[in-house]
Amino acid sequence: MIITTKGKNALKLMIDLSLYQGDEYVKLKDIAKREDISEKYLEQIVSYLHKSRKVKSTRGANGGYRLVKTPEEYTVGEIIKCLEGDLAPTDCLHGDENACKKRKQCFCYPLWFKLDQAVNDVLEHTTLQDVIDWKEQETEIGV
Amino acid sequence: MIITTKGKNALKLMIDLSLYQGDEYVKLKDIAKREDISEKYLEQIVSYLHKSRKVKSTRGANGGYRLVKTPEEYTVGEIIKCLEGDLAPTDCLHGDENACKKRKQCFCYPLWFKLDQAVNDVLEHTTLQDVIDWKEQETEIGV
DNA sequence: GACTAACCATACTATTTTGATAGGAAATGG
DNA sequence: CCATTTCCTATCAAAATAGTATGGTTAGTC
Repeated sequence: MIITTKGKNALKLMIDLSLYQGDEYVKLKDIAKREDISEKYLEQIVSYLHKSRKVKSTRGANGGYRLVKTPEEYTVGEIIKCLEGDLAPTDCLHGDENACKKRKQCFCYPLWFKLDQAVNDVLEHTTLQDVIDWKEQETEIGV
Repeated sequence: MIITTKGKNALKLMIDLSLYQGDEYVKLKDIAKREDISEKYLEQIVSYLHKSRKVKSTRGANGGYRLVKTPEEYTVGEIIKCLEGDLAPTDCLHGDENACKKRKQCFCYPLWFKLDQAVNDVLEHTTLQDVIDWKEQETEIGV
């Protein structure tokens, strides 16, 4: 499984912010309720997004989180990778040399490379807004 | 990680057979040596391939394994899936309904679907022979 | 100053997956 | 009948995953 609940929940969080932030900061507690994720687990997840400045925050009453950019300006890839790290389909592709020392002799390497490209193609060319739009189109058609 | 050592080793095994089978049956022991995989671990892996009739075997002295079809007739997808099961990038896509009951309400589902398609596109359109050819092209060019 | 909510850190548990090992039964060839 | 090699079943240990639990500190609002 390339994408675990961390990545999925990060994406849900970002979508939730897109939909509900309006002009205000959104509380984790509210996101947790809507998305049915434990508040404490969300706290861990949002901290990654916060550290890499994908969301901003204020503390205290009426505090919460907001997107830094518009939903069109985030790719789902950057969000998911923020939580998951590298998304390579096998560890042969990772930067660390330990993983696959025989990389150059390996028959499979070109295949893993193509696979990785295919995955990244989707993730880098899909924005947060696209994901939201897909859903809306679906409900219009009545799927 | 979509693809673990099981799938990778299955692919290596099938490539090894393609290259070394000639008119004979190839012993696991020899494959294990060449590919640097524990013989016992290979045994487990080949049993999956055998059960789904991707390889055939004979026992005893001079026994071993052979491909059933030619390398052009295997997709890497069928080989890898034989070991890994479903390759879906998240469990939201799996057939079992337990995984994601809210599938239809979920914003992310269309994204996972696209991702899955992209992965399968590569895997279903690459044959064992393609993988072997890529390597040979590489060495010709001298990469 | 009380309350709220972000922020931070740790560490524990339960489950699953993964990679691997062990021992032996059954078939085949010579 | 004996060596070889597939075939089968179990078991194990390490790692990753998905959370939960605990217990605070800091920064804003009213």
